[in-house]
Amino acid sequence: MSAPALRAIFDRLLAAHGPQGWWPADGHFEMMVGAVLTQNTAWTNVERAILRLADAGLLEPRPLLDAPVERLAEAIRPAGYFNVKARRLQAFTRWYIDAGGFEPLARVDTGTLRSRLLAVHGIGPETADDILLYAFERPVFVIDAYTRRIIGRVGHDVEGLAYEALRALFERELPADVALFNEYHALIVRHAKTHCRKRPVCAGCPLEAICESAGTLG
DNA sequence: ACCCAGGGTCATA
DNA sequence: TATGACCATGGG
Repeated sequence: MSAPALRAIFDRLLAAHGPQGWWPADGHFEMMVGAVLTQNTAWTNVERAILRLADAGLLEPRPLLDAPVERLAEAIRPAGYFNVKARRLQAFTRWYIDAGGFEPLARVDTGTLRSRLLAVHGIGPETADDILLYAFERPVFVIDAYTRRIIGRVGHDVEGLAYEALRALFERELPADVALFNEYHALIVRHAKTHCRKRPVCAGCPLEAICESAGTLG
């Protein structure tokens, strides 16, 4: 997978879908809360949950942490997995408050910050990288199932590549540019909503010209 | 009715 | 290390 190939994908996605303006959140803490809530969950459901958190006065670190976990779970109910996510949100918020909030963390180097995020219960690789890129504005490329699927469609074998290997590939081939990584991941998610979903669907797909499955699958 | 969504943890082999 | 079970709502 070469740098020009990754550029070509990005250029076509941007031309087709336009800038996505991620991450949709009011402030860093809300962004991080959203990252946990959106785990394996449609964003529309996350939006409802965030509105309910705001209505309940729980969309700030101290209130969220101090609330009974049952009350927090009820507030985020529309996001699904609400019992699991309520615990994860409090685990994360405890870590966040203990660290002194955003400003002290913003001074930690990216590698250390990533390790510290991954040590928090409920924060895995993708959620950690979402937070690093979209809240702390570090040049970390977020990998998800869509990334594998789309890169696979263009004819590159990334089936066996582990998360870290695929992330290393993107970060090696592309310049360490926060704005680029921000837009690229957002475009991949945006693209997946309307393309490359079932199997074929390549009719009218902006990647059609460079999609190897265009002839065989549809 | 079935499938999937802007994943991660935990138990098991 | 590599699977499988589990978590749960809402839209197509």
